[in-house]
Amino acid sequence: MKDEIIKILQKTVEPLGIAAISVALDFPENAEHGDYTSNVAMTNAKRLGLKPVELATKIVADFDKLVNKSSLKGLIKSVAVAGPGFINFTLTAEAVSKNVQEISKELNGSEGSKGQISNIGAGKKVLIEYSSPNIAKPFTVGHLRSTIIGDSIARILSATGYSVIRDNHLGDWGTQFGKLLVAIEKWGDEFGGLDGIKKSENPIKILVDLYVKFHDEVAIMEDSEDEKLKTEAEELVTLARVKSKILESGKDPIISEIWKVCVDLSMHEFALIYKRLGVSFDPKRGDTQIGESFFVTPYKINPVRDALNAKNLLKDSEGAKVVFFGSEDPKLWKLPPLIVEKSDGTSIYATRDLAADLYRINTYGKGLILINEVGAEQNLYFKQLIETETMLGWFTKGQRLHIAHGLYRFKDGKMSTRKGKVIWLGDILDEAVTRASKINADSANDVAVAAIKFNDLKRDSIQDIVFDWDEMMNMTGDSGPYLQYSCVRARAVVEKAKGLGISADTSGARPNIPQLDLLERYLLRFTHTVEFAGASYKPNVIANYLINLASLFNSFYAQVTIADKDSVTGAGSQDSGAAYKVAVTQVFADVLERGLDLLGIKVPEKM
RNA sequence: GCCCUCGUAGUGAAAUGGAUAUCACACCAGUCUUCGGAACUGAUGUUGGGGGUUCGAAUCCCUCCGAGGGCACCA
Repeated sequence: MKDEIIKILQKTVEPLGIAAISVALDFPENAEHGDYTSNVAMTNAKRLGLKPVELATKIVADFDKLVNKSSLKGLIKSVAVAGPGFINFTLTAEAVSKNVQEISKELNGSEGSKGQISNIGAGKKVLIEYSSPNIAKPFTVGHLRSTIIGDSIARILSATGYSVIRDNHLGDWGTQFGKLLVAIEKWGDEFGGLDGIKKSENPIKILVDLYVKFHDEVAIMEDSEDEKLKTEAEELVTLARVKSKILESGKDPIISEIWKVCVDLSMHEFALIYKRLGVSFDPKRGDTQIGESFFVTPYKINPVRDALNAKNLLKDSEGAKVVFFGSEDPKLWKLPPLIVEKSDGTSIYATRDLAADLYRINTYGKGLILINEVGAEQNLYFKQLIETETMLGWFTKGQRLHIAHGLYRFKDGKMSTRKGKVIWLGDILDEAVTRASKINADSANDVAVAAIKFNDLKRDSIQDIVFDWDEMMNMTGDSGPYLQYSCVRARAVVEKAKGLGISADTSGARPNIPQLDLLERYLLRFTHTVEFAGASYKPNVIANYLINLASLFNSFYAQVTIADKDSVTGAGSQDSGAAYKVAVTQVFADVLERGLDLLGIKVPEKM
């Protein structure tokens, strides 16, 4: 219906010399301003030498004539000029009601397209890389953000018609492994060597402790007055580089074996966490979990070097190979240079990322939209990477994106694995489940996960989050559990009504209360909200919508009696429209459940 | 030093350049003999400072202040 109004409005303003493409409808914030609003008069008045209100009045008059000849006849209650020159469109209650039912039908639609909310992404393929934890390092709240936000964006894009590939790009390579290898060799015996670590209760914890120990010991030695110790620190760091190089060469079976054990242990750990979070990378759906190590073979790296050389982009600088942006003269840099090959000839993350992206283009086709959901601290790096890939002609503008999120911080600073200053995700989940089960034991895990996810997704993701247990575990107000509860309650009310012989039906009387008008009109925004969230890659748009929706429903619910026994038998006077109320409650529950699903939040059967 | 991001009630957040800046928590005053009260109604209180662009600015531009992040072989 919105599209039809736009079409007629376009026809109305065309004779005035206003481009059809500039005509759009907004949702007014204030309900008194109707269902849709247009600012076309204000944006064009000056150019046409008219006052905005005059122009708007003329448009309204012409619009009325056209509407009466269209299929919209009788569905628009009023078209009015308001304020500085807005044109406000108000639908009739019948039109709103009809549209609400259509949303419900779409959500419960035919099996094949069930839950499909829009098809704006039809025919487009998008690969989204997110989560990407590092092997042998803790899965922390830091990775949590990428996992939650990335998963939600994937769900939203999928629901709006995109073909979506989820890619968990595991950090299973790099110099960090050299450090770990040295640490295992030097101090691993305390834990019974590699076998002992494998068999221990929490092997990852030990590996991380060893990694932290490496940094601690090196720092202590570097700070000491003893020259001998200082030299030893240097030697340890060098040794780590050497180990990492040997690993990359694949020539030492023992080192490669240790690496393999670490990868397996970590993958096992990650799988458990993803299961708890309700996040999945499913090969059957086309998802992948390919680690960086997959891209270090010459077979994958060489084509990248060739492509860079073909465009003459690869330059020597201080022993390493780099890409310059704009100029080699530091004063004229558009961006600082990007190191693509280290001076010892081994790969660096940029090399592996380039190889990965080339592989993706070759696998999924050149039209692929490629998104990395990664922390904002890597902004500069992604600018460099995307710029390089654009120069290579791999992507056009808007096809290669970095979606950045702010980081979790403590009140007194950044988290750091190296300094052992982290909060493990497992601990957070445990704490959340403990708190949730105090309120409701049956669905404690669902509720706990909802609290954690919603606390993240309700914000614009670029904002930093100061870690706070109470904030994170919030289960009242604008929280995940509150929305879960609202949905469960609405479902229960519908069930109860059914038991009393009232089923959802909008053909009968419609209660004439303002709270219902507001609720129905807000339900109509669902499709647009999801599309907008997808187009801007912002799950928080949906989170906010759901909070407002639940609030409107509660206001409505407080005003009516839906399934009171008296009302069924006719004893009560407030029974008119009971079937209609049930129908709206049902649509509310459907929309809420679908919306929560887009945020990766599951609604339990009972709460 | 250079570059990027963010500054909105006491707190945490929202707002496609649009109309009276929205929501939650907290605080205050109320409602209802609870169809699922994790409810509802009302009150108090907010765009860091200063310029500019615009019919219209929390939003865009400049500048100052504050916070965070990044800047060569970590990812």
